[in-house]
Amino acid sequence: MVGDRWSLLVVRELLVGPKRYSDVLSGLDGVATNLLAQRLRSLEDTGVVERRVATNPNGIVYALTPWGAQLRETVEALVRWSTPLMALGQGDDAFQAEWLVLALRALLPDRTSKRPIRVHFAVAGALIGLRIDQAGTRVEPRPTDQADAVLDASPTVILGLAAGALTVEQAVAAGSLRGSQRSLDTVFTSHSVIDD
Amino acid sequence: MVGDRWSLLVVRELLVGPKRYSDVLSGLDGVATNLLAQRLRSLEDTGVVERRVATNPNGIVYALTPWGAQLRETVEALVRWSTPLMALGQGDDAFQAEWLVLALRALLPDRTSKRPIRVHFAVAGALIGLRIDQAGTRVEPRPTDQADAVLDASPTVILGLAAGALTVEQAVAAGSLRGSQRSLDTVFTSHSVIDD
DNA sequence: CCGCATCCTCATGGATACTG
DNA sequence: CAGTATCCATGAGGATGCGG
Repeated sequence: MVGDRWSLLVVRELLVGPKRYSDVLSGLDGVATNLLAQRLRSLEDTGVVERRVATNPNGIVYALTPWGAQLRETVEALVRWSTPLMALGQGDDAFQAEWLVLALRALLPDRTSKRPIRVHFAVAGALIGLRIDQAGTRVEPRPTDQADAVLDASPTVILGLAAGALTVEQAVAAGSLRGSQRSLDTVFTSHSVIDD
Repeated sequence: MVGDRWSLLVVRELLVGPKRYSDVLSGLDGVATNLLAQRLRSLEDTGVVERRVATNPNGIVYALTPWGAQLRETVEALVRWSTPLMALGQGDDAFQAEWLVLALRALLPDRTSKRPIRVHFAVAGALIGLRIDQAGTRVEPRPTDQADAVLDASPTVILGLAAGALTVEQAVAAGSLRGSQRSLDTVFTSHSVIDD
């Protein structure tokens, strides 16, 4: 059901949130439109994906069913497994800021904090939001309000940090990471620091 | 690296333990021999699989590298995700007793017990062993010594039990599960029962 | 036997153009 | 925007061969 080519990548796209056809397409570099249509119908037939026709605008969005959403564990496991490859960074790697929504959630430990903290990642010309509160760690496609800290870095560096393959000190020394030490600590160090 | 057809299934086979070419082949119903050879070489090139030439007999075994073995989390996530399908049991489902080594480990909670207990599953004409001790829950292709309990059931029933989709009472009432109530409790109920 | 390599056929995927 | 239709290239499946 999810072993066909592109299928699990479609799921990955929808794990960020419901999307329209063209948005799924743009997240999947190289997929043929006919194949995407075929995969979406297949995933719909097997109950992984749900096709919704929006009422007000003429829009069709695809979303994961509750069962399909349970593939998050699988995809996150793959994200964690592949971090050594991401850290390597082959020359032809593609990148979209939105992908961090999934990756960071998979890589960062699920911290909680009584006082909610908000961090914005400025990367590849886009902003994504990270929120840590009582409910745990949540990553969102768009930041909703003021940030307590802002991190500005290349994707590779951020992933390297999250994976623990790179230390904050190394990244700062290399000039590849901007943002105050306080900001960095807020995200990447121990819970006591976050909650202080 | 593991998205090609059959690749992750090869990994699944090797997660049980190192295997020879022909054994991997027989675990993968429908794969062409040339494809298997190609995939194994590909997995070897990318550092997921290791090819070992045994010294004493003329044998070649394939094994997962440490990094490749970390795909266990991914495969186990898929096992858990797909239990509703396994419980459904399509008519053309194939089954090999050895597959339970992976499935049970993914499905059963990782219990520990001071006094080691050994359970044998008699299924599809073969025996597999389950051991619970201080180190946790371990499943092995072959039982090594005397069992404290023996479960004799159809694969579907065992999976249903492990997944929690079926209760012990239902299975016994349906006559599809043999073995003493004590034996069943030993495996499927709370830790306190196991350790009593 | 085991561990593949070769050959052939056909299903599947990829690229592009096109349409309601 | 949300796909469909078409055509071509690639990869999968199946049978077979062959050396160790």
